[in-house]
Amino acid sequence: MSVQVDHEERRRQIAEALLRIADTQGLQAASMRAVAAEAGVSLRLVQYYFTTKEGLLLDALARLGAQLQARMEQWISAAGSPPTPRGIVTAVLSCILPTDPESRRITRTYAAYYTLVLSDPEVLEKHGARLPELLEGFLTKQIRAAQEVRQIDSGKNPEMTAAGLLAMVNGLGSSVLGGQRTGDAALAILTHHLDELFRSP
Amino acid sequence: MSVQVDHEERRRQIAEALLRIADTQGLQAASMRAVAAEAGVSLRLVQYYFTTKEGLLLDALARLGAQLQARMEQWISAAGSPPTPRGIVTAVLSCILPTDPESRRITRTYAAYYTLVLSDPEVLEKHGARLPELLEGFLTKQIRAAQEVRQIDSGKNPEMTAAGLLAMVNGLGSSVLGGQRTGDAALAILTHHLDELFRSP
DNA sequence: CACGACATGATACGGGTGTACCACGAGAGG
DNA sequence: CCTCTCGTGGTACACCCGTATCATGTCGTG
Repeated sequence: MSVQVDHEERRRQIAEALLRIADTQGLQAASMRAVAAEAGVSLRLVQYYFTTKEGLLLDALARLGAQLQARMEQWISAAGSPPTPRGIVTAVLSCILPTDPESRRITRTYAAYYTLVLSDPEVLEKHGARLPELLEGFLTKQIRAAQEVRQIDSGKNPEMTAAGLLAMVNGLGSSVLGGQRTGDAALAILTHHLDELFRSP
Repeated sequence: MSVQVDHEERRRQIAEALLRIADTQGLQAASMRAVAAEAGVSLRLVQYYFTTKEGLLLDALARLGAQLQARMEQWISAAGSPPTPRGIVTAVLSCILPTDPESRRITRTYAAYYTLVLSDPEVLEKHGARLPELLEGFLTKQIRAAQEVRQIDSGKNPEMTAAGLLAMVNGLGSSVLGGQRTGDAALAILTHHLDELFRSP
């Protein structure tokens, strides 16, 4: 070993600088130089730890996904024990909604990446973890479980209900980010729909 | 009058070139030069008709909004006469979903603008017409009307139902654009939820 | 003590960006 | 007939981008 500064720590520092810029100014403002300045290192270092910009972008995206996943697990465990299907579904969905600073940050940063994916879909393939699919499957299972204990009308299609709910939360998040309504208003709308859903027929 | 070429026609030609690029390659690829090339005119002309890039962006956005509005009116009138609330709601919502080439184009281009708004919210103020608010109000009225003729459970809150529906369509559109599911699958999900909504209790 | 791998700094390069400037044809108004 | 304004072309400017190159410092290991 030589000087051996902690590589992982440096990479984290730089990637989080990228995420901070993506959050506050959008991804198009996240140039290598800007990231270097934000992280308080030289341009050369950014190049050194992430040879190419695409590498940096992908690494930061993976970290963002991990942050969101951690947040969701935290919210689920905070939903009380023993966990009820309704509690879990509510926790997962409302934790995605940009209501507090952290979820605002995560949502906004994800939105910044979304455009990137639209203009360059191959980014998506290089980024292994397909979080939305997993989430949708997870929600589907919870809804099915709720149906079995008669908390949700069993006439509803679980897959479609889960997909619709997730899409709705997504859309609500977009409207909050776009300044069309507040996070609390979005949460109220979500809650209203969950109330309708979890209603013994 | 002098040579007097048709200004409006030229502006339209250029703005639509911008929209075409925003659709196929994203807004960040829509440089003045690229727009000029796409429109088949010189860079100088783009500058001449739209002094600044922001002007071009805003003008094109207004045209895009008009296109969407025209499409919606067309779909509504195609929903049959006399129009039923359910027909109108279905028409409005499904016409936004990216199922055919035109709606794919419109949705994708709107998505391209969305990021722009996120990173620079003042664009939104300069762009007068706030289409989503209008749409939401319109949907709310339709839902209320459906409640009065007992086609929708009157226990539901019309504003929140409309907002949720719109957000869901928005989110479904995003997932289609992101390649997560097909337009038809999204339409099926929407239809399933409309079936649940329009069900005499 | 010396060598070599690792870590970092400074700077250069080619290209793309929005905007500004200058020149020139053509038709209208005096 | 002259002149002036409108429409248009070409090109230059200053800046920012991602990446590459060269140089240097710093330490563990032989």
